[in-house]
Amino acid sequence: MLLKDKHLTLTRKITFMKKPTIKDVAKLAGVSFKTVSRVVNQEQNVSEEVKLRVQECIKQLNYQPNHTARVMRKSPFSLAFVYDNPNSHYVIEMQNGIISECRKQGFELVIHPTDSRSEEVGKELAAMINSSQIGGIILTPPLSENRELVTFLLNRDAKVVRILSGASAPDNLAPVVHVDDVEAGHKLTSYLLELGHKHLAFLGYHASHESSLGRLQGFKDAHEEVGARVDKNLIVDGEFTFESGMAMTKQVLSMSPRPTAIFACNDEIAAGAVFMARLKELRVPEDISIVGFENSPFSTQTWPHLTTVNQPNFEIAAAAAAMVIKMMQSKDVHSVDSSGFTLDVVLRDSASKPQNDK
Amino acid sequence: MLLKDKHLTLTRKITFMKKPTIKDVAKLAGVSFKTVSRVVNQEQNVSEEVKLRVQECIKQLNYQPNHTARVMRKSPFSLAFVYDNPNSHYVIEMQNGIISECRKQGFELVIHPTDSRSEEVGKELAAMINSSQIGGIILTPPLSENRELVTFLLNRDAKVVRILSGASAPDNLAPVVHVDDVEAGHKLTSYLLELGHKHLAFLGYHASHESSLGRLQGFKDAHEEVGARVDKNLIVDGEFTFESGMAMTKQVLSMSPRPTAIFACNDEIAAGAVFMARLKELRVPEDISIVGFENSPFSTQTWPHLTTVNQPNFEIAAAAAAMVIKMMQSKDVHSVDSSGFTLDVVLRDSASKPQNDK
DNA sequence: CTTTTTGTTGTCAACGTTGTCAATAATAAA
DNA sequence: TTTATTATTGACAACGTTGACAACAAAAAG
Repeated sequence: MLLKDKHLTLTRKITFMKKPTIKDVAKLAGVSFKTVSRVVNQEQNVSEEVKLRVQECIKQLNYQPNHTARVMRKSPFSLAFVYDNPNSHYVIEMQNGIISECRKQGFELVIHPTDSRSEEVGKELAAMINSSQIGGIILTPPLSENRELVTFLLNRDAKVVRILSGASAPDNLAPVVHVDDVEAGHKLTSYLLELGHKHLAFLGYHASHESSLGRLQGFKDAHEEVGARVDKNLIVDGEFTFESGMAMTKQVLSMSPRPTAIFACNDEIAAGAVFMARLKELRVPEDISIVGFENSPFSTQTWPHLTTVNQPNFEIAAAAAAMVIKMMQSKDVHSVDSSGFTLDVVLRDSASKPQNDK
Repeated sequence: MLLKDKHLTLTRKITFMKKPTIKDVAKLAGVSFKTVSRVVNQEQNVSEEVKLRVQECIKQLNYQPNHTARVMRKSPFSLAFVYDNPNSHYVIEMQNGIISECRKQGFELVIHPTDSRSEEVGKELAAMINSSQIGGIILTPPLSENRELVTFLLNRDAKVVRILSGASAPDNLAPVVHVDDVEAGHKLTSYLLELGHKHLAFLGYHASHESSLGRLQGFKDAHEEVGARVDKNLIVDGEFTFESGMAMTKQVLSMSPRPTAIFACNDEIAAGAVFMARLKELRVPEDISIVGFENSPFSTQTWPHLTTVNQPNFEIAAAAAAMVIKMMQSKDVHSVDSSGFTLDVVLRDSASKPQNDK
């Protein structure tokens, strides 16, 4: 019994063993701990021989630099993702994109959901930067559109990357990852026009929502390009929700001439539109074509699957993360350029040629 | 011009001013920095007078303890949320619940999406604990069901809280937040039976999915309670997706007698069921009642809105977070009890009395 | 052969905090 | 009043790491 206990204690000791530090590695390799630090940080001026030996010891001890100590001594190794977005799927994809980049580069992500309408958002973020030693921040709309906030953060010495979409020209406050909603709206509309649709409805216009403005701009541009007329009555104001999609669709279906195609500003609206069309005994796409935007799960959680525009959120976020990290690493802040993403149409089954085509 | 430049530099200096440290506060208050530390940590034995003065200075300088330094010196102040769940909405709600608790208590959250099927998941988590100085971990299904993994983590000296649902009896490995799927499935089924339905279909059984097992158990229990018979053919195996929901519904609708009510194992299946019912020219709920589970956004993104079971993910997550934090703070690990959540039915419009009731 | 340059390695302080323990002041007990 | 006790405060080391700089060895230049 006593023996067994002893054995247990021993095993415990082994499994509970302290995490190895840089000094443990140094002792094992027979060098000063500073040399190990050099190897770990891939600094110059370490002889090949020593480097190999140290790397061997690192592997052997399964040593991992202590993030915390590193951050304290050196520059921050964490970045924050700040968002205020009701769309879970969007947020998760962004998070995953950022995390994938962070893992590659040994950085850490702090997520910070917030309320963009709050007066306190600036203070709140400042506090977060402060206490969590955040070096960089990724902002999504609508926070990224808030110039005042961006300036405030820049003044706190944080690197900021803004993810922006929509029509408004980007300023030079901070690097931007721009999502070209205008062009995407243009492409998608052109597709519908080329199918032969003459009366397109645009659902989900929202004056304060940059993305919707961009998409609408593209919608108009595409019409203009082929000399088609945009019917102002078919541009409907509404929320980005299923319910609103149903309501807006009900409204446009009662108009005459009835539109043969619906450009929904996002997939959720489109899903609502599909549902309402069905309630009105219209077949999709035979009687009415409906397209969405975002390529969110909604687009395949309705029937038929939605033709939509793919928004590569993962990649966008990863790009933003790569930018912040680059900014954090180089002293020269303004060496980082903004980047842009163009979006592609995903053809599925909710749009086709109008049936009673003349 | 020169003067203006000078002024600019000055303003900059002010805005860029270094974050105040505990020593700055100490100097201002005329005490040693250790005393400030005591005030910050609400330790005993600080005279009321000094305490007030220090607090005043803290406010004045807008001092915030440096999380990083704290973690390094003391115990960890971060916890990790580890998940492998395709359901964005679920993950976001959980995250928000945990964050709300973390903010209250000054802790930090590290999110860690992972692949539960990977062989490396243990190693991966160990590395994370190590480098990020994680003190506690919250696991969700299916990771939380993996006893081996839990043991492994416990051996790494991490506090673990598991969120579990389903029918299987919890073990005593680590504290658990248990979600009572069985009882909820029972309640929801009883509701349908009380409405007068005789033929209920159960969609989304999945042998390896604890939640579905629990819900099915409740489904059976409720039948047994009132002496009703469960038709085995109406228990359909399938994924938790819209598409699978459509397919399973198609299958049960072709059976005879046709079920008058469908118990879908989650809202997504239910949404697919509603859609299929509609395709088959059945009205919901007049011709067929359909209920979901989870109260996810899907439940209101279909028409009619789904009667479902509310799963308070935010609260569940917050409870789990509170537990881990408590465990991290007290040395006495096993003072923390497990806790359980019961779920409530949300009555909406997708279920009613069967119409051709005898 | 000496001097300079270059490359490699080590020593030490510092980051901002908390734990330990000693020093002092205030209070209670003798 | 003196002593013992307690409450308050401070000095200092430590956590694991990196930056600055010094020390040394080797190679190049004179």
